[in-house]
Amino acid sequence: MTNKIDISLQKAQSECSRTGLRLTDKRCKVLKILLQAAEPLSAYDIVDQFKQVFAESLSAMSAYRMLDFLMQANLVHKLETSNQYLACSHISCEHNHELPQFLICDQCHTVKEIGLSKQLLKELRGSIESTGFVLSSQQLELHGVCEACRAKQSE
Amino acid sequence: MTNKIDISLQKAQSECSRTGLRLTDKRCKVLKILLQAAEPLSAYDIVDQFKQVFAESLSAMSAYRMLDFLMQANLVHKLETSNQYLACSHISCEHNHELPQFLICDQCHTVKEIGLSKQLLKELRGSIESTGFVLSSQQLELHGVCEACRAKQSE
DNA sequence: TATATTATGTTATAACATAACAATTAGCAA
DNA sequence: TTGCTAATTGTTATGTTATAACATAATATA
Repeated sequence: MTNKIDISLQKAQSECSRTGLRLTDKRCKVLKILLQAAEPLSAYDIVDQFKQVFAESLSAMSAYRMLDFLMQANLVHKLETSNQYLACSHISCEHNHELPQFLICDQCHTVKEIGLSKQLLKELRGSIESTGFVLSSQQLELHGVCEACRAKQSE
Repeated sequence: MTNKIDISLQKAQSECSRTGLRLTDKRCKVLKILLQAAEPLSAYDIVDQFKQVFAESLSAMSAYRMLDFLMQANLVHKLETSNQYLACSHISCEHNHELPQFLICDQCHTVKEIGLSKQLLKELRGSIESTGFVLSSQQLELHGVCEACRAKQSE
């Protein structure tokens, strides 16, 4: 039984070899930890889990380097507003990897990676670029409360 | 000659007394440093400038507490993507203080505090809330290159 | 196989932020 | 005014996030 994580890992591996990137054993393990995580993890969280899960050491320095690699390969995103990392939720699908928008629940800390409509993003971009400013990234991080947590509250 | 900074400080002072907040001497000095700064400053930048400008000590701990106060009073914003602080650009005007959107130039590090159109924000909010997620903040931080830096590049 | 490049290990330290408790100051009621 | 309370600031220690600098190991390829 091949689950979603394994499929993502395979896809990541094949995509990397296609583009000449080296998804080494340790990099792959870091990705696996992020794929298995229910929430975004800090770099030091990853170090801890790495040791636990694989009984193998990983220095913080190495973790940061591996995260940098995985981000360049578009396999991992960084949440700049919380200094945490998460696997791209579109590794296993055929989607084009556009810049992500994240909805971050400030109560349960889960994150939903969404794709806002092209139209809306275009308007946003247009509105901003009318000021003379050229966007380099359209990654958005929006904080709030997710549906599940709201449901819990109103019980 | 009363300049914009003094006007802002007076306005901040009167707004605080009106709402029962205490804009103490040190808090006021921290605000002044941010008003005078051309760029957003880190907490430790503020500590350094405080010592230089006022020949008075300020611990990092105190700086963080004063920044917290100033943020609660809506006089200062924090850029979560760069861990820096800046004075609200609407202190001296009569505007309602709505949640800000920032355009951050990754080259010269200047920041422009803009107000996107109500309509666009409404669409954005609507599009997000259709997923069941309720936004708690609509502060946006958008990275790119400002007009001045682009002009310099194309010379 | 030699060698150049890339990846990882290791140590130290910079940069950002908060906890915990003490001392001081301001606000206010008796 | 005095004494009480709450808010502010001081102080020290420590936690958290991130990078610099240089050494060693693994890999690619000429």
